[in-house]
Amino acid sequence: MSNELTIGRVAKGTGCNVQTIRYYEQIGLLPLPRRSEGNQRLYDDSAVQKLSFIRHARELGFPLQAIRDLISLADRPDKSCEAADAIAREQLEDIGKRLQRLQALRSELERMVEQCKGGRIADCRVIETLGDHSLCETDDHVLPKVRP
Amino acid sequence: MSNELTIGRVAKGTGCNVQTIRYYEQIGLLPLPRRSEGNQRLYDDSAVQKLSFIRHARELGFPLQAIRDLISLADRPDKSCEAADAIAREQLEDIGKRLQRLQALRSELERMVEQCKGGRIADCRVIETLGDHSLCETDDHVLPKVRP
DNA sequence: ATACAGTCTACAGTAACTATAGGTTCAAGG
DNA sequence: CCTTGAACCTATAGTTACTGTAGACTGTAT
Repeated sequence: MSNELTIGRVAKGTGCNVQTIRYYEQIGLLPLPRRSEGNQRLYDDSAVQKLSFIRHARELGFPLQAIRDLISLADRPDKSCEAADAIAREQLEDIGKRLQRLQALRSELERMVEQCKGGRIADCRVIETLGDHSLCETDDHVLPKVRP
Repeated sequence: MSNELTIGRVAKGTGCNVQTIRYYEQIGLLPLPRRSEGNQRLYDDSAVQKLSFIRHARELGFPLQAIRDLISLADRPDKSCEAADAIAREQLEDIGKRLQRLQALRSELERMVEQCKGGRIADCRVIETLGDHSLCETDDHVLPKVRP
């Protein structure tokens, strides 16, 4: 069977919300879908696939531009996949950094929550701890260039 | 010594960039600093401390609103610290989720990069893998195969 | 037949910055 | 003292990736 889905069902299926799907279409990331008699979007499996790809990549932390690049690479399957590989590698490196930082920060937060047990703010370490850089294991903010 | 710093020095010291400091001031997160004769901002240690707190919290993933809340809590040190604790706990939970997902995604990316070794895109799994949800360990958006 | 959930377009708003233009201030070198 | 160039100032616009709203239309379940 043709298995065409309305935008709402696609949204549910992919965990993406309806406006976001329309947004992706608008910026040219998703192809224009066919429309019903009443002008409603109807998606086939390939569109769902593509959206899954996009969402998945977004969750991996790829910016839309990188995703756009990957898609356009995919449309020229004769080329070497070096470029796609490079994008993935770059992203991988970034993810490694983010993981490390998140882990360090989690233990810090855990300690904070542990220390703050129904006391008063005067004795509460949450705020103090957050102001104190010496307790932080990641030493990458002595110099600028944050924002990954 | 009075130890007053220009905005640029504060920026370097905290890893925050100059515009961002002005932005924080503009949205009322940082107090108005005193100015030099020539109208340039001059910061004392307490401002640097506060900015450190903000940056640190941002790195922990706190949104500016949560930070605003924490700051206003800190200004009423007689209250119970339950509220601050709640904010931290909430954030901690969120970080846990992000960690899990990032870890899952990293192994996926690693596999992708591994499989894509100088081949052609036709044989390259980077794009395919990113479209394939079955390989993903987080299953929070599963497709409803047929209409319920 | 009607209710009502889902969809449509168009546009405004959000978070958290980042960049630009066009001017002023400050510290160092000649 | 004068100049030069980096750092600073304000104001405004742009960025990314969405999210929300208004007001009208469609599709379907009862």
